[in-house]
Amino acid sequence: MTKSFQYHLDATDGAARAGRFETPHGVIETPIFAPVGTAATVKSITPAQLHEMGASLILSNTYHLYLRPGDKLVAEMGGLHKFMNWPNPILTDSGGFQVFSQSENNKIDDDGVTFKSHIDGSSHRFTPESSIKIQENLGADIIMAFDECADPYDKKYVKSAMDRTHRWLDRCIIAKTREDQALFGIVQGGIFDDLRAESAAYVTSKDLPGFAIGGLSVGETKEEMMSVLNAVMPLMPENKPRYLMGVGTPEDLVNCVSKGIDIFDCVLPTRLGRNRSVFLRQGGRLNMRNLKFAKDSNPIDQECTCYTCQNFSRAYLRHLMVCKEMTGATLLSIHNIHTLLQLARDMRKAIVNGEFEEFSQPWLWEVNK
RNA sequence: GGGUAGAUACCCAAGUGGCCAAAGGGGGCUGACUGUAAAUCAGCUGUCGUACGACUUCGGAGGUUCGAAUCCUUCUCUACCCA
Repeated sequence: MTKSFQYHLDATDGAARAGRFETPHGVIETPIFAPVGTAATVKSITPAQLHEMGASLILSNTYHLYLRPGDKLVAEMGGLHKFMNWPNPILTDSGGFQVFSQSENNKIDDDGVTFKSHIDGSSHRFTPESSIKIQENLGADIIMAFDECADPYDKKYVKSAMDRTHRWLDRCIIAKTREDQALFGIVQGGIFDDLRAESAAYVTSKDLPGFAIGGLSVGETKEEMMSVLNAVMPLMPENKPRYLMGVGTPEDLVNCVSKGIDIFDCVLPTRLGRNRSVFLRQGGRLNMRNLKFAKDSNPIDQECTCYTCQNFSRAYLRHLMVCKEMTGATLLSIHNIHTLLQLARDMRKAIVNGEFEEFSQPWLWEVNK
């Protein structure tokens, strides 16, 4: 492990943590939300707009970039940071999630996964070794172990996928060659506390600069999510960042930070933005296509400091979304991403000031009180 | 003035005796979306009703028929052609 991937804990408040994770492309202040840029772009958002929102870490995807434009091409073009003009930290997912989300087109065996391209149907194969190699070609600061994300309720399947994920983790560690990338292991185990604990014990026994919790927010209830975090978080090392993959909403962020999560990513702010919904910071959403906003001169959120809320009315945004204008998707995505980034910043401040318990009250679920 | 074609729901448009409250689009309304095969997907869209259903519709009026958006007569309007 290189020096650059040290995690410094600045403050804790209950289980909530404020920290800093050093990467070759800058320091990530946690808690942090990472907008998702699957195909080397946060959909509808420019890097300049991300900078204005104060984004730091963003996520991109091995599966998609391997298929198009190809990881070798990205390497030839100087790596992902240069290619997409994002000078700050980048994390690449391993392609493991696609094993789950496109399971009908995949054949999984112990060695790896054979899958069909969603673009042209051609056949391809990922193994832990090839996933690491692709991620090394892409050149993100944080790379993810190749894992298998199972149906969270099917215990037999969850167990076998978890065991395989552990074996694959060992192979990822051996395959990794670049010193300027941090490999994160992924804890699996579905909704089963015993499997989660077993997975956490195994994964955190490896000397890795950070750890992720995968396989959540795939249909389980909030109760189940909290139960899993209760089972897992006490087993996670204090001096390493904890990344909860694929989460979430403003409520998710606060509740999970209260359990000790440091890093989040989620497609929701950009997908909702394209599909006409916006987060309300305090929880819930507005469907900006609704007729009731047609003559509403208010911003989405009076308190919000994002570019969209500072400059545009609900009536105008509704007009853009009804007309399916591209700018509408951009403006709603800006609001949604900003909401999560600002919430993460505010949580960090509250933790540093020892005020997180009071700060978090409005968001906490019944099962988390 | 004569001829031909046409008039279907918010719009376009199928339907030419019963299976038609009426296909399909569009538009409109509503909902869903959590490590992105998603600027996607789903539902509703004559009126009333949760629903079974009831009622009113296919340019107007009248007729034929057990039964008409569909056949006949006539009127109105539209498009094109000939004077």
